[in-house]
Amino acid sequence: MQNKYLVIYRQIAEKIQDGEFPPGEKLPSEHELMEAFHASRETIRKALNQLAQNGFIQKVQGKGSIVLDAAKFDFPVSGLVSFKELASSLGNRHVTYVEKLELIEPDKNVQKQLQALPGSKVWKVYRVREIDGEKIIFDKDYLKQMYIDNLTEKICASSIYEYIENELQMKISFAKKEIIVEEPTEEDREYMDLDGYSNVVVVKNYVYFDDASLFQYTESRHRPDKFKFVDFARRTHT
Amino acid sequence: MQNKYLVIYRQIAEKIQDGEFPPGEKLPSEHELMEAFHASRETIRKALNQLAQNGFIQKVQGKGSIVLDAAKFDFPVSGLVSFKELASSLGNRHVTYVEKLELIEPDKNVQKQLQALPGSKVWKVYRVREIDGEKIIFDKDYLKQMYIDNLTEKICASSIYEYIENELQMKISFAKKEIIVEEPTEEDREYMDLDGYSNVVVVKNYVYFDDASLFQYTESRHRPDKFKFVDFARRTHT
DNA sequence: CAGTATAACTTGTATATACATGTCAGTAAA
DNA sequence: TTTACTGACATGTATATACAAGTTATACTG
Repeated sequence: MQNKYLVIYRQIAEKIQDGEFPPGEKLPSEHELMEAFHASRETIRKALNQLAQNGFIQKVQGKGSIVLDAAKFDFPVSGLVSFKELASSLGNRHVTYVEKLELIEPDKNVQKQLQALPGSKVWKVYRVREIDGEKIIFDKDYLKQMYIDNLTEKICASSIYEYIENELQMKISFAKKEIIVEEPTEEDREYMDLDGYSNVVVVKNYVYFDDASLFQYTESRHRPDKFKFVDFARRTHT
Repeated sequence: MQNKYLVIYRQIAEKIQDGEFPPGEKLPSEHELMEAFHASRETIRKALNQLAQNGFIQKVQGKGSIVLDAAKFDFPVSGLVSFKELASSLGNRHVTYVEKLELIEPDKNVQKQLQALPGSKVWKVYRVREIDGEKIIFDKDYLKQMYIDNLTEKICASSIYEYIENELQMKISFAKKEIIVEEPTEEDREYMDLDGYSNVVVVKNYVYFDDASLFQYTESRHRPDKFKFVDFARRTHT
């Protein structure tokens, strides 16, 4: 038993998702939660702040914590999730094809994106995601070999993140994302079922470890009709 | 002088943006910041946690707080900002045209999106944003009259958010966003300079007040070549 | 010299206390 | 009846203390 406030966070989050605390209703007061979880008020407040941050509740001074409609979890590209984690909530009709797996010396563009040292090598992985029989997503990953020694097709077909976190025991921490719309490249047309579509949605991802070191640059290229990005944003009053 | 930890947050954030604390470097330790700001450690930590949440720094246990490259602020659609706030960082060649401003009884779709009571009225606002002489963004806003009594063309041309927060003294707090790609409608082609483009990027926004009441539904429709969405996401280890 | 142990310093977690501020219902006064 | 006040209760902020855990440099030991 460790990280008391995270345990409390998860338990309340679970109850919200199970409908035990329905949207629109109020959570028990901090005082009541203190007794229920045998914790101090600050610890309860840490858990509640996490819930607020992730869009589960809205805190109102003097009133209480209102449960929000967590429809957010439709399609959580918003957070930092791997395709495998995501796909598990999408049903079972999805396949991943590893089209390319090479250890390369990066060209200037990739070198710049990854802030890679000259001479250092980079894993280049192409993966295509097929859902309901259609090739809809084309992921181009570049990972620094410096952090990931060995990479097999099996790992790529399953989940690179899982391998990094479970096998290598490294903690993926945060990412900068950028979403733009482009015209399809030759590669896009080769690997995806693009038919007549004249655009692809490109999600560029710069992924960092715990210690703020950049280890991955990814372009996730989506067919526009199947793309959806959901976000929860709080206004920062400056 | 109030909200000590927010004051500290803003001061450090400013120093990071000014380059006084350059990316890659470490922030002073919590102990040093305590002395510098005459605050307790918990207060400093609240400020630092805000900075971490917003992508300014990465905290590493045992080491310190590393300043991140805040290129995030290129185009902060990620947060919850109005076009006016956003545009001020884009230079001066932008114009807003208020194409429509009506008080309507919402149709079923809008009624559902806003969870509006039957019989209640809703402001319908169409605005077109022109940048560098091109009509690039088409905003369709629906606001509950229940919260916003009076709305003029002047307010719409300037900033509805500014009016709500400064004049009406209500606090806009959070939003749920959804980004998808659609084929242009007749309206899109009428109001925007779409030329040959066969897609528009649609950002759907559900905007809430402080007390978790929904007051606005917006569709912000962008020409794909000018659209860019930047986000900072932390991985939540469940 | 190499390796290890330790001490100093860093951030992380948990608790307790005090007071400020916002909400709301019930009571007393006009 | 209406208004104003007050007290109970909710969350917000600021502080202090204690210990846990990760990092790093130093000093010690073989």
